Amino acid sequence: MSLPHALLGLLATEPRSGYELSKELAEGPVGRFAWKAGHTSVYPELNRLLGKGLIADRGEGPRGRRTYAITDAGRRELQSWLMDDPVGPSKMRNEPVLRMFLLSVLDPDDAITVLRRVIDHVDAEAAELRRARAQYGDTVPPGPEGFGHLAAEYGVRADQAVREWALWAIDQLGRHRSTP
Amino acid sequence: MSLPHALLGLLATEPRSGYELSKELAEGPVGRFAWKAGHTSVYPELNRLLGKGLIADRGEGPRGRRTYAITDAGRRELQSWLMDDPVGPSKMRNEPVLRMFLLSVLDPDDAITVLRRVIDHVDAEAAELRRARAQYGDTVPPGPEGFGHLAAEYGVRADQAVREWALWAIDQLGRHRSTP
DNA sequence: ACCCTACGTGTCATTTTTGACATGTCAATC
DNA sequence: GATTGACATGTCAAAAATGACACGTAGGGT
Repeated sequence: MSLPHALLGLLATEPRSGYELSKELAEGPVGRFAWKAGHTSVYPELNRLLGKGLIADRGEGPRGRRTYAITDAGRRELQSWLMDDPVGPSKMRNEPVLRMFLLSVLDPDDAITVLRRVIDHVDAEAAELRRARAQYGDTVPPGPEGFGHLAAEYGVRADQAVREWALWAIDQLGRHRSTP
Repeated sequence: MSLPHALLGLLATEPRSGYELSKELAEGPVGRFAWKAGHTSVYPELNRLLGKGLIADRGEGPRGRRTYAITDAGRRELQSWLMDDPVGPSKMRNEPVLRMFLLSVLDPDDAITVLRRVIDHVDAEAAELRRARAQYGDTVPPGPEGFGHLAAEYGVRADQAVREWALWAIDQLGRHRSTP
């Protein structure tokens, strides 16, 4: 149950609306690499956090839009979550990686086809992330965009690792095909 | 809902028991990097797969242990899942990465402390994976251990990416601290 | 003026996952 | 011979996530 912490983290850098939070977690780098969630989980969770006093309502905007900000209690909760508990066994769901592992059940030619597709995909994604990264200057830890900067940088590196792994796997499969 | 596919994938390389499957998904490389699950989800899911005829029961062993094997139908299901649907927006939950992103809410010194802890952790994990990897020879795609080999190789690379990202982040934070 | 799209927030039933509890077996150590 | 720990499989209530549905608004283009 890390969704509340993801929301607190996003709100810790700057106040946002439920819509913006949902978008980041559904399509943005944070959703892609760390914790994906749809708006149907976000809105109820925001109300729970509001009830616990970990976030505060900052009034209405244009279309019933409500902006939330983290409270001191919320910040304390987040900090203790980060500092206190150890780097133990954590929740993990990574569908793309699962699919890559499963590739060994296909015959080598098909597996290679899929791996090439994966490479194209991470290349496109990495290019987009690089563009995003270029927009943040060297604003890293505080500043309203430090969060996105860290995420984009991680994304580029994670994609690169996948890319190189896929190339390695293609090589292995090719080798296996020619030496039966 | 990729758990059934994870199980089919594991069973595609060699028959296993629910206990072995649970262990791999709870503590092994597949669980760590691709899809974590406890035995409480695995056993019911196995019975569902059995009901659908995607896996078959291969009789009992020592302590009521039951070994399952993938069926032809199961293999077809798995292959079409891998080949047919596109590399679209997928499920993603990665608690360690989420925590790293959130680090920007701590003050730089605390963030650096946590990052060093992360580095130690991935180093230890990578060392273990390298040991595991060494045990599989160059048996890659078929063979009973191709699966684990792919997973271990990916794990080493993913850990390496995290390691380098953490080093980069420490550098950024240090820079920020000295230039206020 | 009209239409379309993105904005914006929500509910609710169904499906999935988690965590606590339950139960028994085999092998090795003391 | 007793105890301990890993092996082995399950149930069930509670919590969380998903997907379908629902409703209204502001702005841009034609």
